[in-house]
Amino acid sequence: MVINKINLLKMLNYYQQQAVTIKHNSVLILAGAGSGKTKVLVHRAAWLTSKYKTDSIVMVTFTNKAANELKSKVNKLVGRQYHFPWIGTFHSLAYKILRINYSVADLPNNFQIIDNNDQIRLIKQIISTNNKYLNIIPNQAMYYINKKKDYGNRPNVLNNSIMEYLYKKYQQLCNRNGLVDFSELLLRSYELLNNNSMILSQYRKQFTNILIDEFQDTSYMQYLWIRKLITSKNNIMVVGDDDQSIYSWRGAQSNNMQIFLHDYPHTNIIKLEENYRSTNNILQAANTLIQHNNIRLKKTLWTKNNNCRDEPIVIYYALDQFDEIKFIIKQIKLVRNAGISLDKCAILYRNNTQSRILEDILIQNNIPYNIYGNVNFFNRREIKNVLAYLRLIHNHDDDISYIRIINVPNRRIGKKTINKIIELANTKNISFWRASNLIIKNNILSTRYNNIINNFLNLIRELYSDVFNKPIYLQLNTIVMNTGLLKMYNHEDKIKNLNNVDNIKELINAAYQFELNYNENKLFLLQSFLTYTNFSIKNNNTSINLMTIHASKGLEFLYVFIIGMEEDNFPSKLSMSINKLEEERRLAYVGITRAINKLFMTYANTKFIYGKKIYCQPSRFIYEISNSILNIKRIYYHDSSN
DNA sequence: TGTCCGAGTTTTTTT
DNA sequence: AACTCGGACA
Repeated sequence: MVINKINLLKMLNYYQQQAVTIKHNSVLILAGAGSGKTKVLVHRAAWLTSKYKTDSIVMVTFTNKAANELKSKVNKLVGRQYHFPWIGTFHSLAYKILRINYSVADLPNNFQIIDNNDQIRLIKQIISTNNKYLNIIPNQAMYYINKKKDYGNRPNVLNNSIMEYLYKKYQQLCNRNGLVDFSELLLRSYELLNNNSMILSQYRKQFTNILIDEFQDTSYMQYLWIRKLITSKNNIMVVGDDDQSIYSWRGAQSNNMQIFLHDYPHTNIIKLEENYRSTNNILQAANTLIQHNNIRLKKTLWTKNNNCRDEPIVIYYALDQFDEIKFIIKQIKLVRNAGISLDKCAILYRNNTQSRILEDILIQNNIPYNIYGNVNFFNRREIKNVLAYLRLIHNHDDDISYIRIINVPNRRIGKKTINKIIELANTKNISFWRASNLIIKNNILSTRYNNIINNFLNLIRELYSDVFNKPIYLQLNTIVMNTGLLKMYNHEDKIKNLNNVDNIKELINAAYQFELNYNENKLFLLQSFLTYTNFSIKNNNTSINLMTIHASKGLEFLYVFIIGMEEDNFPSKLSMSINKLEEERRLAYVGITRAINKLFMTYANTKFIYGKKIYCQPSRFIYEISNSILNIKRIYYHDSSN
């Protein structure tokens, strides 16, 4: 493979070059925000490509967005002809390993990933069919199950607690239906490697180079997973920054960095502290803020970029949420008039609910936006319904999909009938699909309901034989036509002025695009598409970016607006213990260090929570920053005409 | 037996 | 504001 090694190193500083070219087989890189960490990873991958095959390079990042960005940047360096199948998130790589070894992992070949919502649905079902679970809150049960899995624990047969029993039941159900939740992906692929020495040694041999990004945010199970793959013969490089550890709430343990050094004492450490991203003002703000934290490996970001004409950091004290957003719109228009593309700007917030008003006012002002997160395109009800049909026709035993669409569109099948199906499925330990077939066969229901259910089963079977070998977009097309979904949503759109149908059209379009760009094993096409809908986010590149600060990690923007700088919102009122408060502060640090040129922070004096107007105090983080010698411009609400 | 309406509730962050 | 759940009604 022909890579020009000299050119590759030209744009890097001494430490970055070290990191890219190092031959030592165990390396820890302590990389501050904006210190060119992504650049190092990208160049390292390109560097390795001159010596190793691309399918021997494993690169793990935290989000799919980051993984895609990494892939496309590496491809820019080494050329489009290379594919890096093992660049991805822990979950997507674990999925891939399970996909390939599904039968050894004891999974059906059409196993499907379920998200948290599906998990809750499943748990609710279990709870509702047995009154010994009466007092269990579904959310807590999910939390319990995921935590167990995250620490590698299968249901304990000796433990008779009600939660443990529910866990057992839940796992049985998942196994029966070929469903795998996020935690299960990691645990099961770990067990696969742990229990099968042949498979393990094959991957150990194949993966000559393992690189882990955002190492401070790895969990117990993820670290176990990594350690399984490390041998004395392959190269491991981990990259992290303890000041950016913001996922402890989902099991991340930033002390994995210390544990790693303990487990691999011969590790070489490289520090990257020079910041290439932000102006001096922005860095100072970040540094002064993070100094209020006690638990940290102290490190200070610095830059040669010492321009005295740096833009000041702007703090705007708004009257209310509307005023807050209007101010931002005004700034965005100024930026746009200066000829800067909106995709170089981002509006960041602490939690997803804050995006609602933002969206309304952006639409009013004709400003296009991309939104990331919970309100995910693939999470919309109409999209999930269409996809549930797609899943069900390819995996009849998928109970989640079955229950989701059995009465969509309305077939006059209600709770009573559904409960009969569930009960039979539970007593016989078979899927809902099989149970319904049994019900038809034995004429258990009245003729009327027998017919209704039978028609539904036939519909699914016919759909399968109509579409099974067609392109996905055509499958979707047939589904929405033949099930009556399209008709139903057309009607609903007219009455309630919604755009379900538009979204469905976009889904079909997305499927078309996906298939066009798909360049891996055709056998996995459908599964990959369904996985993509579970993992992925839509995106469009001339729009301003809206996302939570969590989602912004690893990204950078010329202009950054952080909204909702109020006590109880940021820091969240649920984070008032010392440890949690420090994590909130690190989150603020992450938000601030996303900015390249200019940073805005806004505070609203009043806002609506649960439909009630409340008064807010400015976030303590504002004061913690402004106590220094920073160049800050404070603007108080003064203009009521606009 | 299914549907609809109104009362009651509200975990922040993600794969 | 937006969701879920339970009970009255058709």
